[in-house]
Amino acid sequence: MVSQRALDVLRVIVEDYVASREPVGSKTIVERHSFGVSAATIRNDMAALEEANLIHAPHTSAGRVPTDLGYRRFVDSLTDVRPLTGTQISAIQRFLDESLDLDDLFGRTVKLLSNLTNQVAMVQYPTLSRDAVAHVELLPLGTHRALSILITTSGSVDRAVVEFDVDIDDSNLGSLRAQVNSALQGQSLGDVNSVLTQLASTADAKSRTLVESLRLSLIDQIDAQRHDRLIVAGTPQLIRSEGDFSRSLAPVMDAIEEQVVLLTLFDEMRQGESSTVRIGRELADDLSDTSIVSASYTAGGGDTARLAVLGPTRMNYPLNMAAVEAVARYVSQILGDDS
Amino acid sequence: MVSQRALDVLRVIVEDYVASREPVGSKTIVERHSFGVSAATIRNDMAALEEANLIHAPHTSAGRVPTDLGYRRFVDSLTDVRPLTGTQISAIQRFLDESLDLDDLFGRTVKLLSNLTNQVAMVQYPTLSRDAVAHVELLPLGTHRALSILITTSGSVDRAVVEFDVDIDDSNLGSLRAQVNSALQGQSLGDVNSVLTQLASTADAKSRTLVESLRLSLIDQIDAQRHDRLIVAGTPQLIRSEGDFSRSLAPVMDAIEEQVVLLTLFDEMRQGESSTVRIGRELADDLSDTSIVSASYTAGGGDTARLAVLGPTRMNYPLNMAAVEAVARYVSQILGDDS
DNA sequence: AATTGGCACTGAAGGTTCCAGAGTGCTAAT
DNA sequence: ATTAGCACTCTGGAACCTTCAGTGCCAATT
Repeated sequence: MVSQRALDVLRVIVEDYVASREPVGSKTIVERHSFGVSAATIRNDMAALEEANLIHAPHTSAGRVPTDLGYRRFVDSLTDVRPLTGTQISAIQRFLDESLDLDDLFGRTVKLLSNLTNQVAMVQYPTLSRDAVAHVELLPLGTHRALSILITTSGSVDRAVVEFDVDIDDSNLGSLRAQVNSALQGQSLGDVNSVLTQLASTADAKSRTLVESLRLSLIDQIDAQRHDRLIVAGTPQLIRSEGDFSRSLAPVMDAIEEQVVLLTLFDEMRQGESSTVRIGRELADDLSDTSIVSASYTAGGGDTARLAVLGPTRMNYPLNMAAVEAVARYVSQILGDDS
Repeated sequence: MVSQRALDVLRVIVEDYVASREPVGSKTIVERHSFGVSAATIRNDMAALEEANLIHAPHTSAGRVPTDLGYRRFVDSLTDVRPLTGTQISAIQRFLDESLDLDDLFGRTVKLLSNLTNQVAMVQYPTLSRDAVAHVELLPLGTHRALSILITTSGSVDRAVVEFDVDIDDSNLGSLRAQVNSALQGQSLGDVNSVLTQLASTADAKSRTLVESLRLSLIDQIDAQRHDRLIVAGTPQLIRSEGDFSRSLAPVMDAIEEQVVLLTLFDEMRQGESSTVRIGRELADDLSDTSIVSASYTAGGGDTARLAVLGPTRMNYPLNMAAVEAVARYVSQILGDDS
């Protein structure tokens, strides 16, 4: 049975361990915190916590260290997120308000978040599902291929190569571009397929195969245009907290460079509540000493994506959660302004 | 005095040390290489090399390790760069040929280079002075701002936010888009400024201020789209060779993340010959254990930029030089094709 | 003059032992 | 339920030793 006091003990273990990187013993606890009970009592509580797999002793005669589960319990028990100080908030605002465009905003956001937390920071590009087609550009690539560039009303841009069955020249391509644009402009991404099918059926034989090829390529592109980019800053911070990783940092850096694991993770989280913490093994087996604190932001028009910080499980969760949430809120606000 | 044989000794010291990470002693040298002289003679040569500051003993009774200067001498004495194998070459070609556009090509290039060398790889974006405008898209953002998207014939895409002094609506924007596109299509990026100035002067008063705002934004955009970006891959490799860095990896990762130091370095090198190696302190004081092997490539139209690998001074220079040069040559070739 | 064998010397790396200290678990008393 | 007391365990560091690779130098050799 884990008493209320035992949970308080867990809390100070997490806090002290995060602050000092030293396993925390019963004696230090009674010295530094006024529990009004003796060390032996604390020891009993610690035995219960260990029983419940919330803490763990590196060796027989050392203090205790929180387990992943212990951190989880700690995080879940944080009801009121201590907000950032006023000066911090206004610094955030001043810094982000100067952004020139989306890329710049996100670039600033990750830098900011990384500085605030001393961790690796990431921003996921938003999906813009309500988006409509603004323009389709076609550029020739040799005799039977073209580069198609799809621009949406939210300003996202995506490219793909289209393979045509037949040879094409500039005038083919020009007329295809004109036809397709007049048909698609203003149509929502979801309707692209039907509109182009329609267009193909009414066009003459020659155009038809071109439109068909383009249609297939575009719907692939729209499908693929998920939250598929991540902007990252602060990787050097990882080195600075290297001591907190029992194994090598390499798998962590691999995950950051590959992005795909992290992106699918974000997708999983998207269903959940706005702010989420993933701890150690909850992430993946080879990210055992790693935690991610993330929050979602809205990019005008109800589309959401996530921003996050990543660091060792031994991180300052309250601070990181507060920072991530404050930044997410403010980014949403900026993006809402001009949507 | 450093005899010819002493230089041969330097060569095998570098090679063996790179291969084994162990300081190299006189005995191992005579065992593994047929110098036809005794260990004592090698020791005399090593004394001369140490005198000339080309090698250095970590402690009194250990083998020798090359100094920065030693690596430099070694690299300078490599006359014939051993080319990559035929299968490697054709793998490079196959892999790069599949690229969709510039970004994709560079993305593939860094990955490839990083895999080939097991080091961090970087590609610097080229200036594309001969690039021409394919399309300018304008999307409304509120009442007095728009997102402009510039697509060039090389397939690069760049966004910026334009601030207008006056309120705009969809029809304003539509006519602006039409005017600007018909004026700019096919014009080289260098000419955008003059063409738009021209356009502004002939347009009616209302359009004029819009065109002017857009012009300022576009030239900023084109300016910014110079060699100011670095695409990086393989940072995890750094961890894997952590043992080769005497101090922390943090300054190295900082340099990679900041980019600016590396970019100015590339600019310095640009004047020099095509292939360049910078070793340890030659780079910067806080990159003492780091070397960079780089080569320049041409991006159609005579514009050049650099690609490089970065790793510990204890790296396989011949391999890295060969890889960097082969990739640079092939990237140039691809970019030449469609210029 | 260059090369070589011989040899004493050096310093690092690794192993052993020992000690101190922190922290625990258990038990019996409150 | 809490506590004091105590025996026990394990780590980390210090001190010490041995081994060994490798050196520098010297006198002998070619």
